[in-house]
Amino acid sequence: MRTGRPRSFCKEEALDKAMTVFWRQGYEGASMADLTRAMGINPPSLYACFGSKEDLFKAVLERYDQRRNNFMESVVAASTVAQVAETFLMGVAAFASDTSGKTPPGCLMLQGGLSCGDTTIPDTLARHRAEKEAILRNRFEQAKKEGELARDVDAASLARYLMVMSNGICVQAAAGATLKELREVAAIALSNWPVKDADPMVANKSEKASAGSRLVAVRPA
Amino acid sequence: MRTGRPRSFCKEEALDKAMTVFWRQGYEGASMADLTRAMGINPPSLYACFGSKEDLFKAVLERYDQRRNNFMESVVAASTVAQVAETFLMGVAAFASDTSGKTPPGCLMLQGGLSCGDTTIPDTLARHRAEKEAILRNRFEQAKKEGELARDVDAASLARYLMVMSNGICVQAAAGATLKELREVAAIALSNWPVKDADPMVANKSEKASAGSRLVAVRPA
DNA sequence: CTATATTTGTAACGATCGATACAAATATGC
DNA sequence: GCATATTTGTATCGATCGTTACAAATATAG
Repeated sequence: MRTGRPRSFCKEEALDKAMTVFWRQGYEGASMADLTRAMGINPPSLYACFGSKEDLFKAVLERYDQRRNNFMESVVAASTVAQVAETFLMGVAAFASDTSGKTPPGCLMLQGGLSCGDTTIPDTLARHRAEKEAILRNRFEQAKKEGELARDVDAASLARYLMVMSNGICVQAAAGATLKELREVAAIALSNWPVKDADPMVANKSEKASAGSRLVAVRPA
Repeated sequence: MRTGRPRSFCKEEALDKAMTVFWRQGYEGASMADLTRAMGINPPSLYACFGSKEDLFKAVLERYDQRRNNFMESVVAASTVAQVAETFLMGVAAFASDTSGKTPPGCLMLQGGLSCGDTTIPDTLARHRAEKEAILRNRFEQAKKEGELARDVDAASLARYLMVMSNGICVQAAAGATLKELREVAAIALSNWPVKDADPMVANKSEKASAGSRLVAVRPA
């Protein structure tokens, strides 16, 4: 067994405590004093366990990213692109506006640090966000291969559109928007979402105007 | 005339220099050393002229907000709601991805500080963003009164949808998205534009609308 | 038991933070 | 000219920043 005095705190719980601090105050706004107080440990314990403030943030981000990737997996598992979009946006709306108190509203990948004195944190976060966008893009490209989406559909733009909505929703959530408000916004984005595999959607779908808002996709042929 | 040694720098130019620093590095990421260096003045001159770091940021934000409000005026001056949406989103895309070098990409109202150790800056920025949303909402409510929009259309949701898109676009721009990419996203959002009842403008905005027909009064009759 | 290994809490490190004291410099008012 | 008013540059303030030295505390290995 491992020798020496045993650690008196749970590493995962400490990371979760640190996560809420970074989430609420951003990377630069979260001081080591804030973090150690929230984590219930002293500075030497923190440094011995996590290395540095930036390393701690990276560890927190990794933990956060894992959960977000779990979510993305469930999103792309949907059987149609419309369901992918709905699962994604409605999930983000629910997640970002969660007021259970366990996590702050919004998204760590934005509130962690959109801009900093040093750009490494914003860049890192942007890379993580781009990763999520790539997951959506791959899903849409696959849908094109399978014929669900027309060949002239731009999978990259579609994925970027969803990420723009997601980031925008998270910004609103961080500013106090309610779940109801965010779901309304998501519903607008999802209304008339292109689903017909034979239709070039982005180009000319405005006048088709299917009656009412069509939130659930039609299954592909 | 005013007595005493005259100021050796231009207040407006100094504010613009400070703006780019806050914009790029955020409120907390911008140190007074960064600011004074960029502004080309010494700390006592800065404090004598602007009061404090927070006061300086407020002054910068006021200057920024003025320009954004000018933009919003041109947006709501469009003669149809669809044109309002297009002018807004395309304008934001162009503005946020501007790489002329005069300003950083993105939007100061986001990069200034989405999260901070102290919440006053995020709250202030959120209030300013909400103000832009209110301008859009008022424009849409007026369109309902004038009959352009059906009575069951939710003006608030529509305005929120555009702000979500705007904020999302700015996040993407801050991460390096190009104008082309952002215009594609904006185009998707505009193609999803949910005009419920007879509206001729969404389907064919290439037609430039009815040229110079309707005088637009921002104020309700 | 002793020796070794690791964590703990206390206390403080140098660097940087936002903000100022002070006197020289430069204008106006008389 | 002199008195007054304001800005300037230098030099620095106390507070806080992220980080660490150090020794007491607590585990295992023998």
